[in-house]
Amino acid sequence: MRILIVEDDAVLRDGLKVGLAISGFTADAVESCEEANAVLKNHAFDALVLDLMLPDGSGLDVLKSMRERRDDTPVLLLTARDGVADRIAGLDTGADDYLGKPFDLDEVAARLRALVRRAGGRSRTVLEWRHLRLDPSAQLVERGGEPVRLSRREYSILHVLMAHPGRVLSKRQIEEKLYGWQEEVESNAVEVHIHHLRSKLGPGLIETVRGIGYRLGEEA
Amino acid sequence: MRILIVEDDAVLRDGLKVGLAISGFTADAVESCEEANAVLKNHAFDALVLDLMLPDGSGLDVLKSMRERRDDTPVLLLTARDGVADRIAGLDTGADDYLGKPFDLDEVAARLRALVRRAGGRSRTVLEWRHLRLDPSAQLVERGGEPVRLSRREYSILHVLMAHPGRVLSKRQIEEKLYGWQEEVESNAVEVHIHHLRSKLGPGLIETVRGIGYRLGEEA
DNA sequence: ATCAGGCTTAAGGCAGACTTAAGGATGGCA
DNA sequence: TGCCATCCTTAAGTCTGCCTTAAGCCTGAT
Repeated sequence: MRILIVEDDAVLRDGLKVGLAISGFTADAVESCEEANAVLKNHAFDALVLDLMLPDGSGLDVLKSMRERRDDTPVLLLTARDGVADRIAGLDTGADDYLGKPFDLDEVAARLRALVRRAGGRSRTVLEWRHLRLDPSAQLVERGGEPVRLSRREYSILHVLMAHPGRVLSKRQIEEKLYGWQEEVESNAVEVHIHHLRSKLGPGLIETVRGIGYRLGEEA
Repeated sequence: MRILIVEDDAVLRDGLKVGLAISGFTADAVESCEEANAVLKNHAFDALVLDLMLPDGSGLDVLKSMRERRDDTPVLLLTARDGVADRIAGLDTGADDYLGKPFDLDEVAARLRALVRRAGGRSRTVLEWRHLRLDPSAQLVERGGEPVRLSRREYSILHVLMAHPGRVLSKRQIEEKLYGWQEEVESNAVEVHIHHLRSKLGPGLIETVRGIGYRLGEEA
């Protein structure tokens, strides 16, 4: 899950980035409206954490221009402690949620999970497919009731696949969900993780579509 | 816009009902889990405002049983002022949003608008013809409900044909869809792929128009 | 009957995927 | 701080399935 943080305060920004990473997200960060606009035009994120007060303008303007170009990426606004007016304005501009400062990192993560889930048209957090269960809030995977130990990368890949069961995802798409800008990968890492996933989950689950990518297959 | 309010406190309940009515919603109200469950099974609402603390149980249980029966109606939770744990649990159970008490009526309305807007609209572009189904997002082809394994080229050819059922496409046109500029082909590759397609999909589907090209035939 | 276009089949090459292993990074723990 | 376990990336080698090519056969049209 790829998140963009727009926040000028360095302490908050880094805190968010690390906190979200612990919760299993991949977070990139920028610190101004201008940067945010530039980046958003070229990259897709699963969600946005957007501060309202930025050095070169209001986060609302970023939000507004996103919505004007039909970018429906879910947005979580960060507002002042009691800015009710801001919040209402934000929601009506097209924000999906807000959080007053100071905030709890776990709560940010939970709200992001809810946003992403809702954007995907799902109402349940727990993903299920065949005899697999994946619980994002606990970062837990079960296979037929038995817990399976997955590393972070393995978990992330399975998460992406289970979010779109049946759909083919290219290695490129998977990489984009796993890696931020500073950590682009130049190898067959995804293939290797897929290999490990298969050996842990059993065969017949993750199908290869040659030349295209991977998907969770329809049947045994 | 039809809203169901689940709230045991009479003052709050009536306040919400009136407030939402002013904002243009039509609100119904019940005051217990039991009533809520009964009503929800028989009526569809555009959204739900759900208190967590109810006389006969937790709103979370109402929420959970809704989601279990695949009721995806958007839910706005009402929680205690600082019940962070409740909120996280709520979101992860499948709530779409929450609001801490005390709340601002305008804000409730704004959040409901946002929820309902989010819940609407999503579509897919699946091609269908006779008993064939081709789903571009899944790169998946079904024949009478049974998935068919096609290679990349085969899939591409079928895709082009199904995009224009009944229309005759020349080998030249098909090649143009399959190959980039650098990789022109000097052989009967298309014929070979058509052959494989016919053997996988069964006869009578892809017609040859001698000297012209191929098409999906009109009838059996 | 002839011929051009289409069909069928098989083989070879190759790109993409799999497997395995090693080395480095990271984080926990003493 | 230093050690250990775990995980991640890289890279090299192997494997596999797809695609193209080509050759010969079939079929419909003239």
